[in-house]
Amino acid sequence: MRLTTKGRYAVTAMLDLAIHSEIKPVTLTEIATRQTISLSYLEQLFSRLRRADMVVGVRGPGGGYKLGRAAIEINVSDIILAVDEQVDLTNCEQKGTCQEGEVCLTHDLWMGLSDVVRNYLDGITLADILENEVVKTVVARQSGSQVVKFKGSTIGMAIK
Amino acid sequence: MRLTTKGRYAVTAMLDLAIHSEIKPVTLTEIATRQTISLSYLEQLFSRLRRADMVVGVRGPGGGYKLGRAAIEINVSDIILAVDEQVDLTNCEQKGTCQEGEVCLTHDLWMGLSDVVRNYLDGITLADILENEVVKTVVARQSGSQVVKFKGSTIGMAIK
DNA sequence: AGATTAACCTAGTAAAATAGTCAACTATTA
DNA sequence: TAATAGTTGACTATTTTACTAGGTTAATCT
Repeated sequence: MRLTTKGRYAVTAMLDLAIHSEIKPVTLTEIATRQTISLSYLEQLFSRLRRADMVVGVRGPGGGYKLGRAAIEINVSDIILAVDEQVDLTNCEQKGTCQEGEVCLTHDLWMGLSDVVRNYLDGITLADILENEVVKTVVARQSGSQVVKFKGSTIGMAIK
Repeated sequence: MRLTTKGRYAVTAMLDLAIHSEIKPVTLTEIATRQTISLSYLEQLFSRLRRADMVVGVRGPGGGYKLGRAAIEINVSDIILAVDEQVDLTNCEQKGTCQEGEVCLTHDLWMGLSDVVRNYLDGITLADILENEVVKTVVARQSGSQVVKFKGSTIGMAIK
């Protein structure tokens, strides 16, 4: 399957955006710092996310990115597709030409698996993930460490 | 995820074995021809499958490989694990150390997906696949072309 | 016994994909 | 107009995959 760091980074970045972009746009630099992702790589990913209308770029000072639509309207499957990772486990792009132009022995097996994965990812929105208890803890941690990092050794208050 | 041609080849080869090894052991050369897989690559895969007791090697003339246990007792998940493809979509081998030693925002999401995939593959045995109608057609086709290839232009009778 | 067959094993390699980097450019706004 | 931040394309290092080449070992047949 095509599901690697690229897709994981994309989903993580979109989540970061969902969390922090309510007040003002979020810069890629912030996301890069908070999520430990290379800035240049994020640029590449967001170029695709923008073309897929998943995010909106705001230029100039105070700019950054915002979600293209509400968090509840964005599912994980969309994000992964946008950065060009196909959720397809077959070797023939579902065409049935896996063995010298004909269907191979395991074609249906991989088709079935692709469906299972797609259904799972289709059913989960950014909003769903944010409700998760573990995620809330992580958000708190990242907010805290952000304050420490940028402002020195003050005790950080978690940013909502 | 780690699911590429390697895992697909392994499952395909095991299926070929399930179909043809009832009467006598099947040589890798036969599988290579029928399934269009490189012989040397098959050797590598079978080295792992043998160590995992999925197959039994029989040396000498008339030798080849047989299934290590009944087709109904071998599931797809086992095969893929045997050739060293982990069914794990996280970036931390499920350890929760995805972001600088701590849990990342999307950890639970990928854990969940890994479970979904594993459950699907766990629930399917070689015997299940062989019952599939499409597979029966493919088997008939491959039996036919095998006869043509090895014996000239006779009309091949499908081997059960 | 010797030839043959086929598993078994080790090492290496070419191509592809992944995961980035770098540098130049454009639009916006203070 | 200077600073900010997005936008784009080309380029590179690393890793994995898929495959090749060459051999050794064990069983069988003549």
